Amino acid sequence: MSASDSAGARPRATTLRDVALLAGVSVATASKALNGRAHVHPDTRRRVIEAAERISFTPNTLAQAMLAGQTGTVGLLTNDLEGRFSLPILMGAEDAFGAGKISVFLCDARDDAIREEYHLKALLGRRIDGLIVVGSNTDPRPSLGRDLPVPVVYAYAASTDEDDFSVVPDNVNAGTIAVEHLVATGRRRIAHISGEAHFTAARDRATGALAALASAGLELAGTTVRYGAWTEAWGRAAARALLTEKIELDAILCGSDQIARGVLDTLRDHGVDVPEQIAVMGFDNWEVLTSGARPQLTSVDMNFEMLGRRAAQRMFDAIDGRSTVGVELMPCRVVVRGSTTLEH
Amino acid sequence: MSASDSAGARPRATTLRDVALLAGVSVATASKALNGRAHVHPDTRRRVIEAAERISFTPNTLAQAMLAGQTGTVGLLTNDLEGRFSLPILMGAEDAFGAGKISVFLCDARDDAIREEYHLKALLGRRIDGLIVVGSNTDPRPSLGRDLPVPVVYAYAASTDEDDFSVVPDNVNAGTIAVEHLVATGRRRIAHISGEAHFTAARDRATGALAALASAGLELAGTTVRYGAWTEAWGRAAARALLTEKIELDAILCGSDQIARGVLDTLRDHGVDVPEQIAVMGFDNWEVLTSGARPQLTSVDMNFEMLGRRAAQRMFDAIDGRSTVGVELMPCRVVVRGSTTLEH
DNA sequence: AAACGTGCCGAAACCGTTTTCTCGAGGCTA
DNA sequence: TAGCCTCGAGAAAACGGTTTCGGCACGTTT
Repeated sequence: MSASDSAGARPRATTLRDVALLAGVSVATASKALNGRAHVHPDTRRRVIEAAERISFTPNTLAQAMLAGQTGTVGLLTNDLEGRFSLPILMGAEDAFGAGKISVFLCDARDDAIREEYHLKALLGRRIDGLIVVGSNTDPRPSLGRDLPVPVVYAYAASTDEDDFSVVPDNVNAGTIAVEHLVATGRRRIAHISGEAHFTAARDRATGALAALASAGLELAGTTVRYGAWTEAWGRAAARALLTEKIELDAILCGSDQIARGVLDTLRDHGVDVPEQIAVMGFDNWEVLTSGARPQLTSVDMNFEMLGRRAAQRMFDAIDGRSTVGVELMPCRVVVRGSTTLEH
Repeated sequence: MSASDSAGARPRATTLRDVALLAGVSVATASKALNGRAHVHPDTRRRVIEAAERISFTPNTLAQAMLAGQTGTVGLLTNDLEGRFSLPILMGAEDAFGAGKISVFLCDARDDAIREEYHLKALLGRRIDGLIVVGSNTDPRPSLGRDLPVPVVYAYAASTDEDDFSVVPDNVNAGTIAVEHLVATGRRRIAHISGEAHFTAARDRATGALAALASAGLELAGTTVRYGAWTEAWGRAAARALLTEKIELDAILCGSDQIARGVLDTLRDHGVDVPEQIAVMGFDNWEVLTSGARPQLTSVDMNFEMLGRRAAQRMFDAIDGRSTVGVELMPCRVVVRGSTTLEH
């Protein structure tokens, strides 16, 4: 790196006045010419457009926003430190808004209420048109309040206030379709190892799984759901326990991909074939975990991008005055890989 | 979810005029009172402040920005789809800017030049004060151009234009400190399994590793660097090859944590003790991979947050007219865990 | 030739804030 | 009492656009 200043004269951003001057017209005419308004002579319009291109004029969105009362920006207030949820949601939102028509302010509150308050203030000062709040996990989180000047959509984690609007993954459904997939591949003795019991996501997935088992006339193998931690280590330990208890099994449904990786390791250590003897399945479809597994891991995808698109749509509706209250559940989908079927 | 509209009367954002009216003063006085300017009677100031709080007045940052010519916003143009790099960099930048004083527009160009151009236009229209560009990998990327109206800092991936300013992880140094750590724990026969050879990161890390070996008077075990893919599967295959070739080893340095996970799996399958017989080490310090490994994986952390802070500092300097050109290399650090030493 | 319509352009107001300038009231001194 | 200073407050301009409105120069009709 060679240090030096003297970069000096950075070109100032050009204004409509510059364009008008160059084209020899008034700013009013320049504005109309560039925006395709009527009552401008074709020759004049051409001159203005050429002038604008020559000095690479970019209209000041701030000035436009002040007139319109709309800024074309939305806030994305996240508490997800790793971007596991917020980045896909951002992408979904960008897609829904229609590329470039809307820009997104991303703020990371790091699960700290003070920081959240601070960022909220900054966002409101910048007159965002709407706000998407992403939680750090699926447990309901406190509302930002009812009388904010912009519509708020809570994504991934619902608001505790029923009069807010939230869109979250349907974890009950996720548990159900997971079991349905296992049953469809011929499994009958299914155990469930999950994460920390105080997480709503863990309990909801278990609820859905148990319901699906009941519908199929089956019972949970290993008697109860084995709650523990969201870690590979817990997956290994819990799988060891299942094996030493000599519980008859042909499938293990795991509360997360990490747990599933641990389970796979233990099964391999004990010489159990996957998926021939026991099928293994996770939740989250975290690519770095699923694709490296032996065999590759079947998992339930939480559809974060779809969640983001939906949140964005709902925000648009709310901006247009069509708001909704309550919690909307988004369906999940099973991504089948080699850990549950030989065909992959 | 209960659908309904009628949310109706969302409170309009309040303006300084509202405050002034309520306090019975002019907007000029209200402004001075709230901003701590002189020539305002203490009683008047108090009245204004109370009025502002009562209607929870938040100044319109856009209007302030138009006057000041500075928006207090920066753009973060990323091509990193998973947020592995951009999120920590965002956090580092937020820290460096001093909480809340600056807001960040995050745009994801998804490695698409068209989309990048589009977002750039949108950001410039919003009159950002500066721009940080994050690449999708450490290979140099094309410049956005020299005559932009704002300072640009390239982070993670350098610009190909030497007159731009870039701040990137020092991968050569990363390779060096990795080998130094292995040597310090008594290893002498070190092999290196890495990712795709056409990645600068892979070659740089190898360069640093070989240099450190030479300094220690050692040679690479297994003759050459084994390039392949950034996957666990490649790690497993390459490790199998090393074992079947019966190469004498006491450490394997892996080009990424994913490769290292694969290597660990193969060693375990073959009954090789880690770290007693062979130490294993990765790069990236990706927590989800390192903490679940058996044993937990020693890895080189790329210091993304520090990279972000540095990029932000440099942008500040450039905004203030003190700009720099060239590529600045940021040091990395070894995070020691159980895969290289028994003490962890 | 007067009345009228039409096409094109510019002046001015507006958005919300900050800053500069002006002005009046009151207290003080000579 | 005249002159001066200070303090407090408001009017106005500015930022960069968009939109409304008025006006000018034509050409057409009676």
